[in-house]
Amino acid sequence: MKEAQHLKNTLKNTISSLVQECRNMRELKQIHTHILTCPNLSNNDQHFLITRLLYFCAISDWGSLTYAANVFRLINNPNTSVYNIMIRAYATKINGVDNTNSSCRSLILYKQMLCDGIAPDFLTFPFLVKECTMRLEGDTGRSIHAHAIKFGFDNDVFVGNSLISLYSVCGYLSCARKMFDEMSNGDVISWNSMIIGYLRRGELGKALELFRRMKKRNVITWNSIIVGFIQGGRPKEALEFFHEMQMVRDEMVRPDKITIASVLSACAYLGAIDHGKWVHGYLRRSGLECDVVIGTALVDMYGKCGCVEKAYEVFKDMPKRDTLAWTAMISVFALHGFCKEAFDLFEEMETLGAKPNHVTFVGLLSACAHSGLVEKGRWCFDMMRRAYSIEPQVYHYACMVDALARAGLFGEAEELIRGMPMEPDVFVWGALLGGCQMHRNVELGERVAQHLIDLEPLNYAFYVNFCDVYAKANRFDDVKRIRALMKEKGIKKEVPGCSMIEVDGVVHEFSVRGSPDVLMEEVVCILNGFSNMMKIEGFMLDHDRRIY
DNA sequence: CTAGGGTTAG
Repeated sequence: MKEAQHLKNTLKNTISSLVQECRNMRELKQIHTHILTCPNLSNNDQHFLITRLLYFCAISDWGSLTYAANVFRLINNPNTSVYNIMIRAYATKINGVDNTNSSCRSLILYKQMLCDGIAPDFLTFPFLVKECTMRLEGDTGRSIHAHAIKFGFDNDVFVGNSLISLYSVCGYLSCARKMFDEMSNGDVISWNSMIIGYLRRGELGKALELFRRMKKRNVITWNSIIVGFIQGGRPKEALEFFHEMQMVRDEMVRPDKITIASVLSACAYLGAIDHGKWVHGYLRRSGLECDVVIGTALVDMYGKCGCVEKAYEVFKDMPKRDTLAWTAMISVFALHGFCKEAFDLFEEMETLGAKPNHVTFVGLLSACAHSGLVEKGRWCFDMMRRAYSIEPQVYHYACMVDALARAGLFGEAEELIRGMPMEPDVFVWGALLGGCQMHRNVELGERVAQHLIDLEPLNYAFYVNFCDVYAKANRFDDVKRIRALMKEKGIKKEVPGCSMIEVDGVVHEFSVRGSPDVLMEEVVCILNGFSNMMKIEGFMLDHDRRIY
């Protein structure tokens, strides 16, 4: 008798391991059949094995949510765990049975669960909350929160953390903060989620305040702060945090691939080539794998820092290149006016079978615009649709208008804008206005500038452009009129424009108002020297001595 | 079971 029980247990355990080691659906279906037809399994064992099979089928990458749904349907009395598996599967797999937005399957299942009289447990709520988070359903999330309170799981740290994340993703920051403050058992994840919530909304100060108050930070805390500052337009501080991060002696805060990729993008924004090179060296020393993401970030960093050759060197050494990598290199060529190189690379990309995307064509079109190759631009604009079925987006039109307007082809540019299937944005009009200024087309420039101001009445730059149009036509009464209008509307520059450059590893900021650590007289002197050299070389200079 | 990443036009 005991012997038989032992054998049955062995059978159950063997099948269980088979399910666990299964790596494809064909095998899993065979095992499923076996479980259903095996005469030596008790009902309990069968139920256990089906649950296990359901788990792998629903959760793992090789599984099938469709099949899992069928398995689930045939389970007689699903218990909490069975429901949890399905709710989790629906909440984590966006492209499940139905990738239409027809319904929130996991929420429907939850309702069904309650109707069946099955109580949810501490695992049910994080899944449900995640579903709401992904769908940006803040209000549904609130009802789930209410249910969590009703069933007594609102004090669970996992439930609390998912709720903080839900509220901060959906923009309910005060709800997130309330949850955060009320949690007695908050952990590093609670703090990170709250910080990320503030960063997402651009409240860097509040994020920083929490960051400073944290006792224990991990690599995600640091990465979030670094990325938050980059995206908040403060890449210099991002680099400072990276520096501070390296002072921390803790296994939990060793920079990882995400840190490296983010810091490289900060260097790219700043033109901080020395920092960038140092990070490149750090990457090699660290033993971190230089994957396609980091490779792309390196290409972009070197490119934006002006080292086209170095960017190309990194690019050529990449063992694998995806669309993004090709696009980054093409854009680097475009940025520096290497139109031929950009198109040669595009050809190579095609031959090697990588698929260009809409951004690739932004690169190619801007290469044409920057090089004054209108005809090539027209051809490219046409090709992207015909040969690649990529419908031109508003930013493709902006590139094309840029190319046409620089060439002074205003009629064609306006015609293109009129024919746009979408509403032209400020970049499209801005490109047209740029051309008007270049070619002193006051009549059109006036109209376009007025239109831009109508679109964004508070944008300081458009008023300045408007003044420029008149100034170049010596219509100073009109300049005065616009200036008065600005004063009347209270249009002021929010933050003085500034640019940054790294010299010998130090990032200097400077603006027209000057800079504490840059000698402006020297800068102006050198710039004038360049202007003169370019004049001699035959570059065009306009009346304001601006070079274009 | 809960938290984080790279490319583009102006």
